[in-house]
Amino acid sequence: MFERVAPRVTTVDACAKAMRVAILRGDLRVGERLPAERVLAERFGVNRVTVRSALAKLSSSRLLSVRQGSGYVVRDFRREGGPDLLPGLAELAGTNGHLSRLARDLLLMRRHMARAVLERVAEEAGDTDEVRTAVDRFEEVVTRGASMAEIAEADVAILSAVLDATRSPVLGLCLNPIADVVTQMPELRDAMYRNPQENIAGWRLLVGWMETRRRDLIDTVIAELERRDEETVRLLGRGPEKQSSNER
Amino acid sequence: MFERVAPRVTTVDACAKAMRVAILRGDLRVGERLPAERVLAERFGVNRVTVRSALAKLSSSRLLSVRQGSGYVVRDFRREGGPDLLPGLAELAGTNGHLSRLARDLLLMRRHMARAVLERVAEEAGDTDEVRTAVDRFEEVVTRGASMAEIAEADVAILSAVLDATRSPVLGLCLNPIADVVTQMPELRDAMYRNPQENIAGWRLLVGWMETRRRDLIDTVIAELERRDEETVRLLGRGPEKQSSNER
DNA sequence: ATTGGTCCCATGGTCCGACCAATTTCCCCC
DNA sequence: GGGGGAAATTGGTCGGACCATGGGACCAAT
Repeated sequence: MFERVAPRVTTVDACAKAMRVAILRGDLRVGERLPAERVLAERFGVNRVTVRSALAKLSSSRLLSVRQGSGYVVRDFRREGGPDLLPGLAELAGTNGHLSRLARDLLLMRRHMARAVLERVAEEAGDTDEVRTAVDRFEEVVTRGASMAEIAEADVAILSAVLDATRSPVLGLCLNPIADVVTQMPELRDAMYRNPQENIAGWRLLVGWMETRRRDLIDTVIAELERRDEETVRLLGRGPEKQSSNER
Repeated sequence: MFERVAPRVTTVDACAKAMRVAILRGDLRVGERLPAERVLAERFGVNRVTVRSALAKLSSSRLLSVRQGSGYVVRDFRREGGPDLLPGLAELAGTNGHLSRLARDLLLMRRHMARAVLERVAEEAGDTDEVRTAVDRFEEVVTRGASMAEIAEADVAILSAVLDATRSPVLGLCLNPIADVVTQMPELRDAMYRNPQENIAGWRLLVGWMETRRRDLIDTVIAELERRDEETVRLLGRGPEKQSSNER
């Protein structure tokens, strides 16, 4: 209990969200030009500097392109956007089957990226100890009945330790955003940690593999991950459970 | 010839780059606090609004975290950053072996993500025609001896067509940034399209596979991709070629 | 010695108004 | 009808001001 309170939404974020959902929902077509900054500022009832910051956010998310003298135009986020758009997209998708389809593809991608990491670990592995202690900490967090947010945080920490073992920043930079997305989608997160004992077992399996680092055993670890992923997707497809989740 | 000229760097971008390289080079340690906006503005000799926009850019790249009243602190980009940092990192790495290591991991990740896409295509494929025409266009661009930038653009267009065939936006959102990174690293890009005929052959192989969509033949397509990737990395390891590249 | 309250200052967030620079629009003139 | 250039539009930068939050110093009560 008494976990971190959500930070107050700032004016910029409010404006940014309004425009973001308009784009993600398709209310604004690709190539369409947005109203001028001055117009947007007046319509939102905020200062031009404020709406400018919001527009900068969307531009950095590749939702908009901008040219001086020309204006802001809507880009094709399906072809140019990044994984950071997924939480917003999931929010719009609702809790029906759309979300489970989305989660299925996301976990598919995550699984294959994990395989890439394991291949690299198999070649040049560093400290297994770091990973092991991270797993221990994860188990400790689970057993003391911490919140879902804390469990997810400890889970990501293990992943970071594994990535450190690759001694290459590249894999981490590719995987970080996708790993982060999971923690920002409450329904998916709850489904993934529905039974944390399974997660612990999966991590223990990985640690065991890291002792040998046999390439021909990578499939075993990934297969176990796939089994859990499929169960997660199945849970999401049934819609949210009502009885549990006394604490998140 | 006569390709797109680089857009003039704006004041904001100049400030952003200065601070970005300071972080990526490690001149600023993780957790360290940046000088206040007002101080930075004075030091850069720009307005506070300008330096604020630059800071916002770095924040959206997860290089900084910010809290009102507290200030900006440097985050651990290796654990929280995204693939958009790779071009800047490659620029700092120089042309020695570091770059080839970086490319090796990047291509490894890209290959595994491609495998995920093929698995999804194998399940529910859409138009093969779109992909075929995109490949034709790629061949046309190559045969007319276009610039490297145009070739890369046509290459990414094929990828987009394949992603459309999955009928799922998720895979695209995960893969787009990584595909984009390649086009932003000149040395890597030149090495990848050193012999465009190979690229064409690879795409033709993929198109052929999409006719059957047999899961057991995915490995064939990926293996061919891996062969080319390894050659690319080998080229980068030898350092830049001097004689060719009459046009980029 | 510890706890809680109060104040002050540094810092980011927002606002206003103005001017600069790139782009587009459109009208005038040939 | 076409070309050219002025004018309007739009994003980029600037200066200064005020508000809201964070953090530390200081003090008072327990």
